[in-house]
Amino acid sequence: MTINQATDYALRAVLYLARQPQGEVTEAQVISEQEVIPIRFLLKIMPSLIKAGIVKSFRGVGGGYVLAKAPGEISFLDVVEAVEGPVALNRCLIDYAFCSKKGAPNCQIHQALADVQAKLKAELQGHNFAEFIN
Amino acid sequence: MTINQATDYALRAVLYLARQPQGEVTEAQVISEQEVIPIRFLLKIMPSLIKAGIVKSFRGVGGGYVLAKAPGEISFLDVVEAVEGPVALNRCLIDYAFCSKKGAPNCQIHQALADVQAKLKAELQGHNFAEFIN
DNA sequence: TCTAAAGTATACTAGATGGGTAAACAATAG
DNA sequence: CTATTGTTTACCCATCTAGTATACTTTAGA
Ligand code: SF4
Ligand code: SF4
Repeated sequence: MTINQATDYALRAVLYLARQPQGEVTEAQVISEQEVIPIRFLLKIMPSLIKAGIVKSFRGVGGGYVLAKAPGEISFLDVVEAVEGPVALNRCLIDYAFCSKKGAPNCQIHQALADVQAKLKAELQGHNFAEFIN
Repeated sequence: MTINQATDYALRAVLYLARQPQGEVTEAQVISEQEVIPIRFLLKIMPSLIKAGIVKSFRGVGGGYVLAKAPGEISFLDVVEAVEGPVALNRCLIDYAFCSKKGAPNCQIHQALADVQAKLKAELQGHNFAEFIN
């Protein structure tokens, strides 16, 4: 039920970038030091944020990362799903075939969990990174 | 971010018991067959529901399980936490010491996650097993 | 009282996931 | 050209997941 370490690091990294002057490129080393994230692990996580369209990267001398959108347009849900894949309270909510009982569409547990999941995703979507900038 | 298989089985088992005539003792074998749960795995899960005060058990001939409370007094949150322990969106929400950055109390990510978590728990608490009985 | 039928406790396992590290590579500013 | 930056792929070990196996305890009833 918890986000993993990589996701927490990703949230820290995005928040850090959101606080930089708009358009400023920050290298991985700096994010790593400021946010206390093992550099090699951070470097492995960043590409998933890039694929999700949350950050942009530049290689070579003077390279680094910048947000690809305004902080207000990046939600917690975006970051979580970029790193962990779709948020699902139970696997049958992604694929009915998961259920050993095969009652998925009519299962009342399934329906209740789907309801809770929708609310959870809405809550995660309700938090963005603009709310954290002074 | 998902409940595990044991928790899904526990929800099925509690729902099954909730649908039995009140006070009727059901043996593990029957729950296992009806809900398609490996019997030995079910037998391992049940004690956690007992410790949480959700079901009662009887041993020996004619033994089995009964709900310890009315279905309306058992929430999804109760069952989930009985099997998996406290619901936490991030480990720092259980223990500040988890954070490598040590900014926990003032961390805005932490605060946002705490907010989402509170809503999630409220939603899980909002579903009980009375709503599923005809 | 003996026994078969129930649940309990503990230990074990194969495979997947988590949280990284290492090494080779690719792009780019100067 | 070269030093600097990110990318890709492969690897690693510890923990968790989803069970199974074995031995044990309780209890109704013949
Ligand atoms: S029993 Fe219901 S909730 Fe559980 S896996 Fe099957 S459909 Fe999903
Ligand atoms: S950075 Fe914030 S959210 Fe992440 S572990 Fe630390 S306190 Fe928790």
